[in-house]
Amino acid sequence: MPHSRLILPEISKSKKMTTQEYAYQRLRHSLMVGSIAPGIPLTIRGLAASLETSPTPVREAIRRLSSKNALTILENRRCVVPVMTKERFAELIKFRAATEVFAAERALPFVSDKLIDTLETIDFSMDKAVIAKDRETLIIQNQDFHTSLYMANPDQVIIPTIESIWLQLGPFLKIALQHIGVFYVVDRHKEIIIALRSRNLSALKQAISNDIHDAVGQLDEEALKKILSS
Amino acid sequence: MPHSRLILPEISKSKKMTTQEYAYQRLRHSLMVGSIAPGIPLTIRGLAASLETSPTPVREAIRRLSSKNALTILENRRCVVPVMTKERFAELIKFRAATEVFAAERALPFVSDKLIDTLETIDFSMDKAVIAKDRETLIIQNQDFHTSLYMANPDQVIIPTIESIWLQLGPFLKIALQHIGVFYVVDRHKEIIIALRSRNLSALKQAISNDIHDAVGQLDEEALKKILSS
DNA sequence: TTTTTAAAAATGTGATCACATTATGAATTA
DNA sequence: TAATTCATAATGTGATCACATTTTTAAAAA
Repeated sequence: MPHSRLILPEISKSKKMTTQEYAYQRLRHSLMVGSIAPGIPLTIRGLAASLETSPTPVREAIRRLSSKNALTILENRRCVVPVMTKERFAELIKFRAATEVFAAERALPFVSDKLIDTLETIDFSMDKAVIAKDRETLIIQNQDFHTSLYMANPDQVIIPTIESIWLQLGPFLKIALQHIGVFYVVDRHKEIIIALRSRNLSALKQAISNDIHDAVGQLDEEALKKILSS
Repeated sequence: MPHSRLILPEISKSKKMTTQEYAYQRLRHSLMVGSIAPGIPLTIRGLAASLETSPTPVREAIRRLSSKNALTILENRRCVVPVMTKERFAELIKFRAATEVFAAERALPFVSDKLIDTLETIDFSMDKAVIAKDRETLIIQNQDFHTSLYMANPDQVIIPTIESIWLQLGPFLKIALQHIGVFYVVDRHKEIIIALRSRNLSALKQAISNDIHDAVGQLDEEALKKILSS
């Protein structure tokens, strides 16, 4: 199994950030934007070399990510990004929709006009990323948009679950975006914002569900095949 | 902050189990059955002493459990079982019900008569634990019951989420069970089994939702206070 | 040539240590 | 007496190493 040093997208590192936290965040980001191929064994020392650190922080980061189902520790103790099946993909999308619709419902009573303005700002930024065909930024901003909405509820307990789902879908989002183009994202967010302005729960739920299912509905057989063979 | 060595319930350890896995499973079990008080700082070296191991496996176990929201790493880097608020408790229960109802729905098409027999066997064992007032066994068997049902779906993606919710509620289940007695558990499981035998989805969802909400509905103000102050 | 075996290399795990950070206790100051 | 400062102790973090386990490679056997 020959493999060269893995290239992981860089993230910013603050003064106070421990090495462990940096390793975790950088790996997390890499998974979110699909930079690590599923099924290829990752080694602790290899990742440590990529991150220019000793193995200890990498080990702890791997444990954190495995508990979020973003990485899988195989029976032979090797660490991989989990491979995907068609059925599992379908279950994840269904679960994602149910979870995010639930999160939005729990958040709606706490949504302020100011927050809606913020969401609109994020959405405008996303329009720019679309034009610039900056897929990585778009993925992260999309998450900002949704997270900002759901976290309106101060006792929101669902964010870790949603994050876990995103992490599991991340390796496959890249391919999905390549096939669809990226215009669907903008339309649904604007519908979400309209529903929020009028505090219309049922329209909100519909828009979010459509936002999520649009991504899948437009995938042809070829794209799904590519996702499953990646 | 004086503290003595924490007593953690024992679990069995197989030959192949790594020390890290043992530490993780034992801590996980301790959290599930409410053996660790919320808010009290846990130290790596303290837990390592309790588990009779070096700190490394404990550190990795803590990382895993923090990603499952069972433990919280505070700003000062101390590790605690998260304290509970009334609102957060309510959100967790709502989320738990939504999640488990969804899981049951995703599993129902895969449920066999043989599985229902298995669930019935687990339920009989739970009857025995009720009579023996063995709360710890009851908690674990209750989980077996639900997990067995949901995992009928071979592509079930929800189990880690449900596990995370159980881990978050675990420290407070002990108190809840002390206040309610334990008889409600048996009744709803029998309703679940009846719904399964007739493959009645709406009855199944109702029984599961009731199973979960019964636990809370019967808690008086005194019990909730105790949960929040524990 | 293919299969099996053994050795070497790679990789994960647990232990230990030094250092960085945080908490605690004692002494000093207001 | 309460607040502040400083020293000490406790605790988390990262590095390193030896050992256990798994994989790969080379040699031997069929």
